[in-house]
Amino acid sequence: MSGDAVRNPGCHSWNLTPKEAAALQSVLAKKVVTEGKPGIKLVAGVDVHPAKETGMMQAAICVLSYPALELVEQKTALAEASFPYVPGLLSFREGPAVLAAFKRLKRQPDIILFDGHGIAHPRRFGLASHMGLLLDIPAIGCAKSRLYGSCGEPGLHKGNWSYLLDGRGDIIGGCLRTRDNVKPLYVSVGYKVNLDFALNAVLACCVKHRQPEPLRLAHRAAKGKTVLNDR
DNA sequence: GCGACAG
DNA sequence: ATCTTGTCGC
Repeated sequence: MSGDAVRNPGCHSWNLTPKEAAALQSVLAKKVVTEGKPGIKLVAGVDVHPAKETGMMQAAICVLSYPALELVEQKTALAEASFPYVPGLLSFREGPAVLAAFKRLKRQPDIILFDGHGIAHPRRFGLASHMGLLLDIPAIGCAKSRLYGSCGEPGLHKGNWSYLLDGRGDIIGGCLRTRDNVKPLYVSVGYKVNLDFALNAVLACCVKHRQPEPLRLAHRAAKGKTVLNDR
């Protein structure tokens, strides 16, 4: 792996091979802070959508007040899809667009929800951990399906959850029911936040749907639907 | 060697 | 993620 990538992890024009990217994750994972209970006035949701034939990735960030959950700012940005989708290396594909969108943001959120995992990852460095570290903002991984680890089926009611454990039995996240009788979400520490705090924050953002409100809005915005003017 | 595999 | 109609449920 090139030393440049380690010294300048914010540079996403890494022309890394998947193997080099994985090695970089193992190095950067040591910098991830896995505790914190940030005061939340603003919560953001981030999602990325692959544009049809353009080979571009469109990222959207929606910043909401907390706990009222009213949209206060939205920004989008395009970046080239310069890395393929490889399970475990999602941040190398979506990261550039995410960082570009953040540069346009005026209000800095106190915590960010990502559509993917945090430390519930083979090298403990999923999208939420990677972005949280680079931005130095508390982050939570909020994935729709499992990538790594195992857990029991949580109870069927909203708020029920079970631990997600790695091969050694260490806690790497929680499988959280965010609505009665719907598939659970996989919540994990991304950066500078405790698991229990993350679980409660995600739950507080789930008003009426399976997905927390910031991610729902970001999902729509990334697909092009305007939920609020970008400027 | 055979599965599993965020979006 | 994407390909895709009707259908079940609040």
